Amino acid sequence: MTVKKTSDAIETFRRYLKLHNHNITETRDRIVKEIFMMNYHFEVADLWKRLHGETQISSSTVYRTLDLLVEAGLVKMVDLGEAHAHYEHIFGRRDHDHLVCTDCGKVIEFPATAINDEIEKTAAEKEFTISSHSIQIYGSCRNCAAKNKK
Amino acid sequence: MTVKKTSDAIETFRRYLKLHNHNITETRDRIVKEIFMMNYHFEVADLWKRLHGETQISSSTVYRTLDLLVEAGLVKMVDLGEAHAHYEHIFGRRDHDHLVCTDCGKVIEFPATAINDEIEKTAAEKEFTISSHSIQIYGSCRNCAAKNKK
DNA sequence: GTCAATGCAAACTATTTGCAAACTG
DNA sequence: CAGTTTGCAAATAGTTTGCATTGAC
Repeated sequence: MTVKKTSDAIETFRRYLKLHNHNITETRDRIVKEIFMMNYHFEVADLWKRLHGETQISSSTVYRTLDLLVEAGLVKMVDLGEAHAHYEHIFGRRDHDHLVCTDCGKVIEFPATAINDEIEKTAAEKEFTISSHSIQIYGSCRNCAAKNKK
Repeated sequence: MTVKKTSDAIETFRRYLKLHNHNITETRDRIVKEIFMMNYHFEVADLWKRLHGETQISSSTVYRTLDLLVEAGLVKMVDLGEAHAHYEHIFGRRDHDHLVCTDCGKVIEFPATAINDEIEKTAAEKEFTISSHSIQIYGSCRNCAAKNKK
């Protein structure tokens, strides 16, 4: 299942590269593979550490490849309220937003539909053409809220 | 009107400082005054430039004072999708979010109520206690969308 | 007089860039 | 072979921090 998805992602990325006159390289394949085998959300430093295998991959390359993956629509940058960027793979996933627990770091997803509708309504009123949006909701998850009360 | 609001803001900040065992200083007064006389949204570098008057105020102090103002609830950090932070003064203003035009940089505000309701509904479903949220909606304003079509 | 605030310079951190060497098609 | 990608080291930029000096109460 995951393996299937990973190879689909690699395939899709390769098509994107070919279409845009970029080369298909082993390094790029490895990065995509690693991303799709990781946790859903990840940070660049983690990804980079995991790529420390036989051959070294430099962080510049990781950043450059992430840019390509974002362009290709396989990966999305998410702001979890920290100084460094987080990413998530969105290949084959429906649109969603996140509740971020600032106590334990847990990220809860929820479908973006209802909020999207509201946002689109507002934009229409202001004659604004949306190209993208991002929402961050910070607070405490059930467990942490309970702990905090004590 | 603006002058009144500025002096109210200074007054409120002074109360906050006193309450938290911080000193009231001329530097802090000057910073608040400048913020409330500026554009609604601003970046640190702009604020800092404007403070280049008789006496120099260091950027560290500007940052430190902004932190205090955020704690005091007079100022809010807003993410306009750039590398550096933006701030806005929220003293006496109702809750709102922003539509950010990525072509001309224009920021359009809209009341946050409808979206807030949606967000709260979602949070309740997931038993999540919200402490804050931020929304950024990027796209093109009416003018720029028209220009882009050409 | 005591503790907080300030300015300065240095540190930090995530990310980006320039360039020579290595690889892809 | 031409053009792209990579790794490395250096640059960048916004923000933070340590510390000696100055200022508030």
